[in-house]
Amino acid sequence: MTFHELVAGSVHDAAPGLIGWTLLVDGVGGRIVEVEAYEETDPASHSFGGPRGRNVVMFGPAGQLYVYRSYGIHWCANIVCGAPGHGAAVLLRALEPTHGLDEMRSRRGPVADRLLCSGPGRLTQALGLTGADNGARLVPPRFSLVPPDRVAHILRTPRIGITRATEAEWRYVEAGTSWSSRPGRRAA
DNA sequence: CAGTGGATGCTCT
DNA sequence: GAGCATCCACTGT
Repeated sequence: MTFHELVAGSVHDAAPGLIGWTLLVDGVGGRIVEVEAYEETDPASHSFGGPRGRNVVMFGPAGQLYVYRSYGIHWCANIVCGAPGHGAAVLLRALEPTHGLDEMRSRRGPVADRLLCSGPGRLTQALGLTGADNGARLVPPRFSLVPPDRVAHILRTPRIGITRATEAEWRYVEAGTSWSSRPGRRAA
C-alpha cells in the first residue's frame, strides 16, 4: 500500500497503519512509533464542529500537514487523513530517530537522545517543523515517507493530554518501543 | 521515582 | 478571561 492510499482511507485504519513508516524532513527523521487519531465527530478534535479558523487544513486533501501551536510554546504536527471534507487527522506523537541525529541534537539542545522525538512538541522541534509547514503536502523533495521494513506489533490505548472523549482508545504505539512519549517497563 | 507549577499564544465564551 | 492534542525544571520521597 502506498502512503497516499494509506492516508486517503479511514483515519482509524491510517493511524495504526502509519506505525513503522519512516518520516524524513529534509533528510532528518525516523520511524513513527506513536500516533493518535482525531476526527470530526470527536469532541477532542480541533475539527469538531466543522471548518473554522486554524482547523481548515484538516478538511483539505489527505497527505498534507496540519501544524498548530500547543500551549503557546510548542508546535504539534498531524497528517490529514480520509476523504476531503472529513476533518480527520493523525497526530504524530513520537519517532524513533534514525536519520540526522546531529541535526536533531542541535535543534533540541542538551537532552538525552531518548527525548529527541518522544513527544509531539519534541518531534516537531527535532524535525524543524513549524506553523510555516501548516498545509504543506508530504511530498519530495522536502518530505519522504518510507514503508515499514518489518511488521509492527501495535498497542492501542486512550489518548494523552485531552479532556474530552478520554475513553476512546485511539492512540497507537509500537509494542516494545523505548521511544514513545510514555516510556517505562510497558511501552504504552 | 511522583507530583507541582511556570512559560506562552491562539481560540472560544 | 479560561482552556488547551506540552515540556521542562524543580521539589519531595
